[in-house]
Amino acid sequence: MRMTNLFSVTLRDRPSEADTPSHELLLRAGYIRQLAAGIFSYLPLAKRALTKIEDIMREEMNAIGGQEITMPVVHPADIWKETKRWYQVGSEMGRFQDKSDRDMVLAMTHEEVVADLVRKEVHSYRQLPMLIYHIQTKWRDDPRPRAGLIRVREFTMKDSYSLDADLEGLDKQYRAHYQAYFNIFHRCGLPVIAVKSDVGMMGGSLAHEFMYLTPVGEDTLLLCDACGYAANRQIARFLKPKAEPEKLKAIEKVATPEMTTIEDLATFLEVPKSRTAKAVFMIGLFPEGTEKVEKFIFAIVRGDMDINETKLANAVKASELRPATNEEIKAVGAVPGYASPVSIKDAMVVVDDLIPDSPNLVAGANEEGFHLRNVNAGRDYEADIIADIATADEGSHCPECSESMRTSRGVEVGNIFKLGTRYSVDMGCTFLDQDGKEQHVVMGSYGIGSGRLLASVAEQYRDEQGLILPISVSPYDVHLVGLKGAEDASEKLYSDLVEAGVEVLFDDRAESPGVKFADADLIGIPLRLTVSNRTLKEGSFEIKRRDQSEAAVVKLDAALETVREVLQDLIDEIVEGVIEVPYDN
RNA sequence: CGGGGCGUAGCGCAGUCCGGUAGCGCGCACGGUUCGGGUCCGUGAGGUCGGCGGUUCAAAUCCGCCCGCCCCGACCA
Repeated sequence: MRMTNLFSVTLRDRPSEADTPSHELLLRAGYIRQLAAGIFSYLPLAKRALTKIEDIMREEMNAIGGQEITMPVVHPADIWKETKRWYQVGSEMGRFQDKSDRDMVLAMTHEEVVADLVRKEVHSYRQLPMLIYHIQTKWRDDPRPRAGLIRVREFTMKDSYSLDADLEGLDKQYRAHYQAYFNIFHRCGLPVIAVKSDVGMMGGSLAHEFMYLTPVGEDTLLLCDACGYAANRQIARFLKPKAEPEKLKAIEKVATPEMTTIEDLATFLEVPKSRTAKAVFMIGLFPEGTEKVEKFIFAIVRGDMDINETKLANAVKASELRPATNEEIKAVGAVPGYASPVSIKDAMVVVDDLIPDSPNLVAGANEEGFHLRNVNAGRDYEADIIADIATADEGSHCPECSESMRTSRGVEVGNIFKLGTRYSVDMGCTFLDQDGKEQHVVMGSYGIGSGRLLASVAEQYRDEQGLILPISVSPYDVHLVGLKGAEDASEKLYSDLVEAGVEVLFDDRAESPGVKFADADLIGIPLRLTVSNRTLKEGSFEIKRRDQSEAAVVKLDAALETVREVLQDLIDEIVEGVIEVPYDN
């Protein structure tokens, strides 16, 4: 491709909307342009990079038996009503009516369509196991798109769906994906770790997220360097420090004027925060049929910990949680700032599993200006649910080996879910087993967003000048710079390379050397060739790796051979970076 | 949805406080110049000042409503 023909220009200044490095560079280098919040066009450079990424995905999916298909972007709402997700998913789902006023859905994922295909196509155990996938557009109307391609509303995703006769089969395909995903990320040069994660709206029994660790990420992870435990904070377990057992003391009411926070209260009463109970009030939404029922949730953790809303939602089996309003809190007989589960009504009381082992805590008196000492779960109030609902934090102790854990931010670049029969039951995906007995198809679903992956790679591989892409993802193999006075020689080198199958971006513009070098650095193709009068005197050209400062001078008649060698080096270096990550981490 | 910021030429910005009919840099076009790290000189094209309404002799500037974009939080695969 000649740059005089390339449909994009580079930008000298950082566009004001970009403040994430990958976003800035992808814009400035002319890879992407934004149409609206979270909606992008992918220009030729990005399109080529994405095609490389998607071809890697195809190879790895095909290698574990995947068959590529394409499913629709527009779905009739009926199938989403069958699985209840029409009712369960909120504003994130794109909905509209067609010309006959039928409810329609913009695809946010494809479990429903897969299940519909399966119930029509799969009837016998002889057809299982099966793995299908596609690479297709998704629409998720995220309330807050951000950071360029990291978090968008319209995006392309490779999503695959495993179909099995039983849980053993699912486990096998799940493990195959686990490894295939590492292969994909490694081939793109992206370091990732797998963490256990919440199943969220997908449902199912087990899920892993593949996380690229970067401060730009918006998920928080708990990592144990000692044993390798890794989990999204949403579900991370941790060892809770148990209190010394002591005799239960009688409740004692104390005046605590204007002490409405745990901090103030602990200081005022001169007790550690761990000797207080923190109350949080949420309204849980519970799907019942096609309706959602609201219930008041009174959640209690020890004062030195925080509530984990994901754990809480899972513990009570709510589809959504929202903070309760002051009116709702008062309606159950609690007083904000001075609330306790003693003497309240019409609330689901959920206590953290540490609370029953923490005797004689300070809790609210449900009376303005007063707290109670020596409140004990089981004696003074009954818990409806006892569960782990506290959030792990920096320094929390590892649930596996008890060492201190650290936190890190990460971008979720892929996820895998064991769905089980959650969709096949709702949509009637059955087959006959060897005994002629009807069984439900066991499903798994697995996704990688290609744009987010490209953005993560851009985030990882860059310097002050621009991108430094891994060769496997780079839109072209080499960036050929022809300087003034060397037009004939660079034209010849260009056509020789193209003829030999090398993918070349050829800067044939009438620009000054500085402009051409600056643009080459910005675009980030890992190998740059320069032909100029200077090199031509010796019948040579210059070859320079984007990640190295020194260039080598090579005879023109050895061009093809040398370029192939260096390209191979670039490929090998990525492959060398591959590390096996055990499934049971 | 809550908090904050911004919206003036393709991009980056000044002008807004204090009303008088729009400017700078880059980019773009043309001419010349230079040629190994965003050359230099000249000429030129390009703007409903996000939109609607109001105040005023007069609005980019003041007031109201709305829209859009970005950041933080809530939320989210």
